[in-house]
Amino acid sequence: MSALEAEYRLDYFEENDFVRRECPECGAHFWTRDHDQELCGEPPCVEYSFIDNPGFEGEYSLEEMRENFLSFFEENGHERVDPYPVAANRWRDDVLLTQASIYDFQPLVTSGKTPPPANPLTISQPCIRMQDIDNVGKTGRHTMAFEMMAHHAFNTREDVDSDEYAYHGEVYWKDETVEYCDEFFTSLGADPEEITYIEDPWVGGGNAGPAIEVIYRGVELATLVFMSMEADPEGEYELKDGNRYSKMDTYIVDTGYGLERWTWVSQGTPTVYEAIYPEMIDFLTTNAGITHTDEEAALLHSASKLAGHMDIDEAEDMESARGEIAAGVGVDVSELEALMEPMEAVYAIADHCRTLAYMLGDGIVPSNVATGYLTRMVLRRTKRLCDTVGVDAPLDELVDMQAERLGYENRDTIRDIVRTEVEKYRETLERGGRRVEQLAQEYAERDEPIPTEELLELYDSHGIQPDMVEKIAEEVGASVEIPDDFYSLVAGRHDAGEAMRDTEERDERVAELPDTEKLYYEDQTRTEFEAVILDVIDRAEGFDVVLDQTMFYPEGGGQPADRGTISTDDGSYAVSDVQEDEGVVLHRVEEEPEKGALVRGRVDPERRQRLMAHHTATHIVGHATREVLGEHIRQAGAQKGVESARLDVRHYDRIGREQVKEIERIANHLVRDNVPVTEEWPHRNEAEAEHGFDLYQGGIPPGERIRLIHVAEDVQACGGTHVSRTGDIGAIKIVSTERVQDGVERLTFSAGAAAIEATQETEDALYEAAAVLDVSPAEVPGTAERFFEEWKARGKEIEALTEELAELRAGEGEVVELGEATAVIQRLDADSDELRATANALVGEGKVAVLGSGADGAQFVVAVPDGVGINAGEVVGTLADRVGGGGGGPPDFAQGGGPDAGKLDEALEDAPDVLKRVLNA
RNA sequence: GGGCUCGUAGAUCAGUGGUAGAUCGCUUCCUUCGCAAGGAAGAGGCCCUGGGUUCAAAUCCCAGCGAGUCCA
Repeated sequence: MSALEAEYRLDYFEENDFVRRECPECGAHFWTRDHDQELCGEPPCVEYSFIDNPGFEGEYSLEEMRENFLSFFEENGHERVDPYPVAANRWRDDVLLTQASIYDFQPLVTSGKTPPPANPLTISQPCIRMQDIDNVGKTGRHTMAFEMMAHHAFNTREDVDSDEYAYHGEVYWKDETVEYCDEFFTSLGADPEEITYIEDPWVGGGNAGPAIEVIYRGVELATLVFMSMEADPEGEYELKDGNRYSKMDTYIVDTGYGLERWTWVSQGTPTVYEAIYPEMIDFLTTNAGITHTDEEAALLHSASKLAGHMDIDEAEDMESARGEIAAGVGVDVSELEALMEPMEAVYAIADHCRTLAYMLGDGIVPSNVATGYLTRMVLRRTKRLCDTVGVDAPLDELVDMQAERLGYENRDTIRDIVRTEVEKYRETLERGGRRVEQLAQEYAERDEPIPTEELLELYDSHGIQPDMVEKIAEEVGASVEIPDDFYSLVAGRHDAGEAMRDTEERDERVAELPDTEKLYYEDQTRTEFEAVILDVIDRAEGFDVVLDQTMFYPEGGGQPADRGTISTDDGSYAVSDVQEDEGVVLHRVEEEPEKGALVRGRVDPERRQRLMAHHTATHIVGHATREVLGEHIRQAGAQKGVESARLDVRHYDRIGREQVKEIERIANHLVRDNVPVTEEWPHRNEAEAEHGFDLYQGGIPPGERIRLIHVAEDVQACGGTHVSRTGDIGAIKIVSTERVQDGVERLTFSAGAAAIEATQETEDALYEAAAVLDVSPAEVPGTAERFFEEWKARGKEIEALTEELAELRAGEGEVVELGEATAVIQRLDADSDELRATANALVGEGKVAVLGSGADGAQFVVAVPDGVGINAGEVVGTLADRVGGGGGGPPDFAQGGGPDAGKLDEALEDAPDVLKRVLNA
């Protein structure tokens, strides 16, 4: 029994003659106008009834249905809001991708800290659900990319203070929401008797509330969620997840109408894909040369229809249901599979291309982390699908077809990224293919199967799917066994070492203090101020001073804290660090000043100036980088300093030297233009409407008003301190670029005086090199190259001379006759190369060589010609032992030595005896 | 953010602490009217960089740089 039963007793249901029923199959409670209805109306209790039997008066395309929905709610008092990016990690750090329209407003709006862009509002939000990736194309109804059409209303209880939350009062609640739903259905010509409202309380992410599933002709077309509770151990409601919840001050209408499903129902096609991607499917089937006879087409149609009637929720269900379907349409399973599989691939390609268009269009750059990695996975999967089904159109063209349809303006960049990625993938496959081939050959020769361990490494370290290994291995004749739990074995390699997250508890004493007034926003060039000490907190190291107002900038937004002094009548205190704790600024000093004292604060002006210059320069470099590399450039992190600053940007390639120069040119041009740097505090909704999401390069601040910094055309939400005109920066010098991750480039640069210092450092290195070579700086590259070439030539010459010398020396040593063999024992103080060469020369003459050198410790080389029964390694071992070392090597050529050069001669004198002893031993 | 793998000739890669290797490509010659092919000879290596261990490091250890890949 639902704990929320009373929540569903709506006046609207009462007034419109609805009845509440319990489904005898699944036990769900539902509301309907049809007094004879018994079942809940949803699979598995009932089957789809809209296939080949469209549910509305007209057929709609995706675009038409979207417009229909948005304008319906617009006419009903809702403001239309532009969709948010699919990369939800741009405004929240708990998820990567946008999976529902409500994601757009979490957590700042739903918690009441920030007002919604409009209230009530309607939106059609593109979403991506990676969880469904295996089902796409197969089940007939799953897509990875979809649009969630929605209307939202944000309410607060009347009895809370009107200024406690960013919105106040009730806009509308349950009755109106259901009424809108009913009306939207009837506006499309649907029969209200066929609509079922199922009670299905919703729980998720610490929030909960009553919710209603809206079913029409067997398919769920909308979910109406009434978010109104939060997790609370003391709460009065216990919900289906076993936790207790209590009512919140805010309550939010969160609806979701699946655009694809509505479009599908309006057309009544066997699968959702045919309804939403008709042109793309035509293009792909033609391109891949897939043709069907009328008979085959009819077969496919009825097979898909049959599948549609079943409750197929997973690709696996599909596979097991195939037999049943084949029997249903009266053909062989294999015949059916041969027909369906290429079409499933085509459906998936269409869907994946749309997913990619969303991801890349919203500025995600493929990489090996986060959303970038997901994008890369989808892209590679799509490419594989294209290859297996025989689509030979370039992938960038396919993605572009979707990007065009979705109205993206950065289509050239999207294509460029796709091309780069496809090329990278091709290289990976080529590299991997060679590797597998080699490995497979090795195991084929030994007649062993390729072990699982190798498969794991191939996948984990080299990105080669096991089935690809199988294919290649087959060609070479090696066997492979892929364990069923392969992917969990992979997971096992990634030891889940949960990192400890230290949660800092807020100091209660600080919490009671009023927010510090921030003077640094009033005049960023002033460095002196007066204030009163409100409190002094004893810390493990020093004291934190809280003032009523301050000029000191606390560390934040990648800008380090100011330093300086605060002075009272009793003395002066050096401020070594400044931090902010929810509005209260803490000044770290070593000695304890008196609470309540009047102080004069003085910020280190030189440091502040340099930090401001670097901060403004960071905006300028970001702007210049975007101009040079493209609109997709987005900040991935930044850190400002006194000597230099760094800016990490997302980009799909390395930044070349020419591009660095161009960025530097544009940045410095902006500096020379000496444009004013201005700030404003607009309402966030106006700011977003005017500048879009790119405002938030360094994260999203809460609150109704946000601070914007303008530098020429560049606008960013930013809390840092800035110079007043770009000319104050003086100059910007990019010192280095590095690839900090795949898809993230780090630009390190210096501004102002630091720029000159950085340039001087580089020049010093050049001048020093020039002085060493005794040439002018301009001649350094040429000279260095010449020296390097000459050095290499000389090395070769030495090698040749060493060999010549060795031949000449070869006769100089003491000759010892050992029966049929002759040995030469010789001391020559030279390096090991020379010893080796001499030994080789002696062996060339058919003699055993025993050579010793005292040039660097004691070294031996012993070489034995073919057919002489002496183990060189053994000889060296014995000799080296005498000089306190060791040695060894193959029987015909051994080396060794030791530190005690004084015993070298002694050892060599014993050599004849050693030789005789080991001869034929 | 974490794990794993790899850096050796122009390219692709072998290499087990003990003399730096193969295949393709390149140069020259032979064969040919010429080309392809074939035959012969040859050139081409700071073995990524810097430390450490060792008598001895391409090889083992550490750090850095560069590249690839899997996971969250």
